[in-house]
Amino acid sequence: MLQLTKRTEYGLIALVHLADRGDELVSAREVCDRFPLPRRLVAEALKDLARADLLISQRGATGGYGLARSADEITLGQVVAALEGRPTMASCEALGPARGGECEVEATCPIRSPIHRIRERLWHLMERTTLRSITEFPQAILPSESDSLLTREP
Amino acid sequence: MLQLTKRTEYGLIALVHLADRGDELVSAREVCDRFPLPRRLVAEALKDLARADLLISQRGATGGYGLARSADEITLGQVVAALEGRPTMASCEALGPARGGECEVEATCPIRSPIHRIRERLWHLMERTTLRSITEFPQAILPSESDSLLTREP
DNA sequence: CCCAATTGGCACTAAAAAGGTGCCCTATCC
DNA sequence: GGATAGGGCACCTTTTTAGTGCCAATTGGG
Repeated sequence: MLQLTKRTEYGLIALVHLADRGDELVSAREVCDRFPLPRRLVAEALKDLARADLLISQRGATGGYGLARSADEITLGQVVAALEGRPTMASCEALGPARGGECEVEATCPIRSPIHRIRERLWHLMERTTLRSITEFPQAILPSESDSLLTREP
Repeated sequence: MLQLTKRTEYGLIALVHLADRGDELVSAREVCDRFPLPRRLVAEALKDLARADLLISQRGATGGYGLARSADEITLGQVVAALEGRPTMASCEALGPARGGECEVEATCPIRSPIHRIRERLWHLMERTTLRSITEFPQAILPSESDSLLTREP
């Protein structure tokens, strides 16, 4: 199914909140006070983001999380990759280079390249979308023409 | 997870094969003779495609399936919509307009619009990709510049 | 007319992924 | 030392996906 996992959604919401709070350390608890999300899973997502070096974490009584770099330098693609892996689209892509990336249909698979291509473009779309662009237009319903408002052109 | 279902993959492979066979009626059996796929699921996918009016079906001894219109007029988006529904990306999008499309995070959800936007562009990408473009370049590894080779610009 | 091959529909099982929770440990500030 | 934070592990539940079986309806050919 072409849908992000809850884990990714929770991570994104938390990231937006962290970005709003600037340099303060924000705990998982605070995120869940602000949004009605299951605390345990938010913590899980934040932990993964920290492990992927998108966040810094501080343990202890006044600990929490903070952005590891500016919101301009954190992309949707990085977040998705950290929380659920890069999109695969076709099942043969998920096999990885271990088996040489061959699908069951082998060398005769007629849809592989075109699907790869769509995936590639989706991926670029995510890599161009920064956390800042998400925080700046959180609720706006934008006309579909103004692409540049939400994405950074290469 | 951002991945197409097997059902969609099987349907696409079958469609490509049908397109190659021109106006002949092709049975699910023939598709599975050509590609090592589970016959039952291929039949399931073909049935759904017929129900969505992408294919015409003929019962009986010499029956089978054929494209309901030219390969130029069948898009990846139509196929995906028929076999697994349109992409939703965020979970609140899957709720549909029944609940007013509101997510659990309600009106304060900070990621809804940006995610909607990515979904919209992925969808347009799929709608612009025709079955013909898939059959014409089944295996080619194309440079990322030549978008127009695989997609039909609006 | 009967048989073989086909689509169509329903129900069911099995496997995989996602969602969610509990427990305990370690670290840190007060 | 106590309270509060993240880190790691195991576990359970639910949902989705994948796959199979069975039988009815249809149609062409011997």
